[in-house]
Amino acid sequence: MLDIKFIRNNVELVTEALEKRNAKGDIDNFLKLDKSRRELIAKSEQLKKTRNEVSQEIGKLKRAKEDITHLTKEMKEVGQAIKKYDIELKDVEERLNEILLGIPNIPNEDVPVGQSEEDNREVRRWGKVRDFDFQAKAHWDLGEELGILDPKTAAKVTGTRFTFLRGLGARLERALVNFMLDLHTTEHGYKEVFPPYMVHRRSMLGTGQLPKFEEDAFKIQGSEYYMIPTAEVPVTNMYREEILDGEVLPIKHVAYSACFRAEAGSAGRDTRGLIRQHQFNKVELVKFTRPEDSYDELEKLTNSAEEVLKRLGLPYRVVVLCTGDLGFSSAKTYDIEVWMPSYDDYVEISSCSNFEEFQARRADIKYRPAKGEKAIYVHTLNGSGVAVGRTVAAIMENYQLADGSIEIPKVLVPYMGGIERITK
RNA sequence: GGAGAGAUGUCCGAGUUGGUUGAAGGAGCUGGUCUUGAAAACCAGUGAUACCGCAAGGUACCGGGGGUUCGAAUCCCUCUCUCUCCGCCA
Repeated sequence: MLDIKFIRNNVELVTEALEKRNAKGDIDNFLKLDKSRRELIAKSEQLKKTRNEVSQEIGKLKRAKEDITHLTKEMKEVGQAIKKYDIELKDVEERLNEILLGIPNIPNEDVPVGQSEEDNREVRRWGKVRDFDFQAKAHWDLGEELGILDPKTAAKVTGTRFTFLRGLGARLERALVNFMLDLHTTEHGYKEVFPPYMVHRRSMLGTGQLPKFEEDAFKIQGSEYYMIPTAEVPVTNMYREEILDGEVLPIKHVAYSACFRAEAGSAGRDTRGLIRQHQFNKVELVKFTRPEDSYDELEKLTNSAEEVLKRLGLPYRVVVLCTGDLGFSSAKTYDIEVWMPSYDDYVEISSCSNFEEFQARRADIKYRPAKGEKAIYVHTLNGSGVAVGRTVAAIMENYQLADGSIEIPKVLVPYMGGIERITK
């Protein structure tokens, strides 16, 4: 959410930012509502002032046993006028808020301007893409042959876009989760949390998943709860409506969680394999920082996520998303894309964003720079560190051998109980 | 899920015959006196809030929302959360 005053004073800048994002925002209507909001507040508060004064007077007169009926009668009318203004005000504020919640964040200046994914800019590459001297297979074929990926049974039990992991497949998933958590907690200084997988509506609003993207989320029928689409939601909302001590910043959390995404619009793409599932595991990195540090922290966070792929020996590249591809709440995002032989391309495996104060304002997360100073909004950041299912897919494909078996990356062997290969 | 108790300022904690209580008292914090220094004691100050306004100033805020009233922290309704007991369960 942007600051009302900021929009009011920077109409051109905001309009321009919306255009760059191919987004719409009803700025004209916003300005009208903003104006009438302030007028209504002034009127209502003026009347409240007289009401407060006269009511006190009434108290005094009453104790002196004097007649007050003419005053109470008058105040009754004032009371009704106040009520009228307040009802009107509430309506205006609701409409204003609706517009405000629908306006995306303003991209940082150094974000490349562009229409779509095509215009994202590659920042760096790491690792050498392997040249196979045999016909490399897709992970879904390998998985079925090895008996470690079982979407058929999942379809029987639940439905499409779910997968049973079996045997060493399940073990590999678990090993990756532990490897990633260990790396981030022991070497990158993140504090581990394990969050609830369901959150209420207010939390979804806080991080910006709602109200615009209702159909992407799974909602629990008969309750107010949503299945989390990412641990970002519960972890960022941990500090909702709090004023943090400046000394505790930056706060860095790492959280493993399952993630649930309905993504109603995406049917038809990536129908095979682990790339696009309704439920997947992810290790998420979340930071709360001082505004002046947030872009440094974004670089570090991205590096922390990259380190996972480096240690696993998976080739990847980092791209900075252009304005047209940037997520709703983000001011700047790096995607980390891992090399996926079956796609003959890089596939997103992590998305690292600085939301600046966009989420903090929605969720009301502030900090006090120094004792006695006014509290201001923190900057929030997060990124996958990294998506586990896609990592399994990437390992299977990049580490496959000619006989259809899969080598386990060295760093994972201890987490696999010493197992070095997955074979039939 | 059933029965009961509660939610007040940075913290603890008064305040239910509605009015001068933005809120007693204490702690903490800040400054001062005293002291070689510190502690203790004493004195003084202290809404780390939001909104409107150029400002002066004003309004709101005693868990959230709604109601009664000229006026509500105080009365009524409702929701959320916490605690105790019972039930159920991993």
